[in-house]
Amino acid sequence: MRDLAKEIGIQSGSLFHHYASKQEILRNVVEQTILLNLELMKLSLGQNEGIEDKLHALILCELQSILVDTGAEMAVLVYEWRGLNEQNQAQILTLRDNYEQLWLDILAQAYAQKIISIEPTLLRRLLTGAISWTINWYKPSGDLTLDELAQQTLSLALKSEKKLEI
Amino acid sequence: MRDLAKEIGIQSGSLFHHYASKQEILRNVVEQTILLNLELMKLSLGQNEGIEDKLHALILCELQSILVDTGAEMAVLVYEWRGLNEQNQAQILTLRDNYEQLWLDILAQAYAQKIISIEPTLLRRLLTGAISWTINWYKPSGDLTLDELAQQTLSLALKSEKKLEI
Amino acid sequence: MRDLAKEIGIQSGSLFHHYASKQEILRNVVEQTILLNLELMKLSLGQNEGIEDKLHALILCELQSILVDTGAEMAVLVYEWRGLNEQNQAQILTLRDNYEQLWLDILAQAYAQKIISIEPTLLRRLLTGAISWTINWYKPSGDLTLDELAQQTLSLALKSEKKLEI
Amino acid sequence: MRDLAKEIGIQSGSLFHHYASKQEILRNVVEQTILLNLELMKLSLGQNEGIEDKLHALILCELQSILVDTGAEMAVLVYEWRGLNEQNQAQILTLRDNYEQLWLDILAQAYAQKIISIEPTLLRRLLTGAISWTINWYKPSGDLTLDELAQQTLSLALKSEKKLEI
DNA sequence: TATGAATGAGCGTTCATTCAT
DNA sequence: AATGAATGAACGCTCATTCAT
Repeated sequence: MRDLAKEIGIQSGSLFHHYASKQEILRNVVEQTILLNLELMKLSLGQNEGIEDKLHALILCELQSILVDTGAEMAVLVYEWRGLNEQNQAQILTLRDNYEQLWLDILAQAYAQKIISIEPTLLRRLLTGAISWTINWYKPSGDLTLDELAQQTLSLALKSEKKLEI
Repeated sequence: MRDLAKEIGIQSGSLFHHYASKQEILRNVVEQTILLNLELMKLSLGQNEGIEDKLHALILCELQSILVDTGAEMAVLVYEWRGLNEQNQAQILTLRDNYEQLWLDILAQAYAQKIISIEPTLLRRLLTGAISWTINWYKPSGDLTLDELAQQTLSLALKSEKKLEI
Repeated sequence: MRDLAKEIGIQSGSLFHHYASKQEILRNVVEQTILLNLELMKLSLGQNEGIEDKLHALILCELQSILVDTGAEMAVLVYEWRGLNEQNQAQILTLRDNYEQLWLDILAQAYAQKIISIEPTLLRRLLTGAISWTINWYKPSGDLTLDELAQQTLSLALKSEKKLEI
Repeated sequence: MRDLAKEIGIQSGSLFHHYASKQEILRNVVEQTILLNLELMKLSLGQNEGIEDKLHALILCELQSILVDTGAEMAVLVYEWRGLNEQNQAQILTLRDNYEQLWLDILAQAYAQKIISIEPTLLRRLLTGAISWTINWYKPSGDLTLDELAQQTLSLALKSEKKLEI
């Protein structure tokens, strides 16, 4: 809290005029981050047509939010989640469900079209892990571009008919 | 430290008779856990012949260590890693490298045989994320058995020739 | 720290709102004490003319600061000196040098005038010991007044021509 | 206690078979040190004839015990004195008195012979401070030999008839 | 709105001491 | 005589939080 206050340029005690507790700040960060990424994803989905492209868009979006745009906030979301008490977690649940539903809808369509072969809920969980873990190793300065990373992550999920044809 | 001591049934000060610091305890947990899992994996690799089976064995082993055997310790390994200072991290690095090399060797062979199509280092990273994330959602009491989970995770990694043949 | 806080009437944690560490408190005590005594000495030197009188003034001043005015603080200065780390000791060094220079200047003049016969640096060291040790035995309630003590201590330092004349 | 035990080569707990407490060790160190120095002083006094020479011997002896022979123990004696409780201090008192009496006897004779002009008890106290303080500044590797230091310290105490004659 | 002094529980750690073996 | 595990009070310090101003 003191570090946060210093960064803003106020005293730590003053933070409590705006937020009742550290938990509330945390909850707000998580809320705002989910809301922002929800909008970004909807936008990106609207700009892509095919299911495969939409899936690629989701993956790229989530990678960008973790590795570029809102990395720090996403780290909070991914790792400080436990720090929230039940009540605060509940308050976020609806938002989180909306966000996850976006994924599950696309994955369900892909599953129906046999583009993917793993049950959507499970696949989403596996992808969540693969994507969120990138925060621990991905270096933007390295050889792998974000788009290539998204492409490779997508290829994990997909059946590989197309590739075999090549 | 006080909670840990209480769980053991001694006073917090007594812990320091056995370990010089919290860091040393942490380092020992990590070390022992890696060593144990290294042995379990070698054993399991020895009991499987084909590369695909070996890969399945690795995945199952890591899932078991996270979700069953040494879950708490693995959580320390995955999430408390940052808590170790440079010196202690260095002491563990060799062990960790040995462990990862086991994965990379198998993945390299699979890549050479075109069983997988993602470059081994990258694939390992994606799998690390997918597997370690299970700690956040997998419930042993649910429908999905550990072996099924391993099978599905394996299918992520594999090209899908076989499935196409069916 | 807890005792100190209790004496002030606050909680021990509150001390750290005013000072970053125990060392900083220690350093401040030492600094303020030296500064105060420096001023007191300059004042006293200004009120005395002859070298012998000035020397007497210095001795009396130092005795007063140890035995009356700032006894506790001087005890810190004399005995807790080792508790300060290098950096903090360095911060005080200049002040301390100023203080000692006052002594050495007077002693150098006395030496030049052959009022004293021991080399000033050494004599100062011997006097420092003799004076600071008084904290271990002097009782204000006893027969010896502070002024008499100063007089006797002065007589240690002086050649004794005058006394011989008597 | 742990450091002390380590130096001896036993466990810290084992120290308590030989001494009931840290205080007792401290008391023994002080006792033995006083006894040793008492003997050394008696010996040295026996080897010198005139009062002035005897006084010089006492000063040299005490300087040697502080700066050379039993420096560490003397540091304990000088500075850890406060660490002893009343009971332990009382147990040492007789020894300490014997030691001090040696000084006071010589000083009394010197006072009677008008070799010194400060009352013995007070002079002893001033000398105690001057001598014990040397532990904070004297470097054996420097220009000043121990004998010269003793000579200069002696000259503090003495009236300076002789010097005037020169 | 903001300050800044204060709280009080908690942290990792130290240390003289005890005691069963 | 010695071990080594354990104690328990104390240490300097941190930190989310409160509150009078």
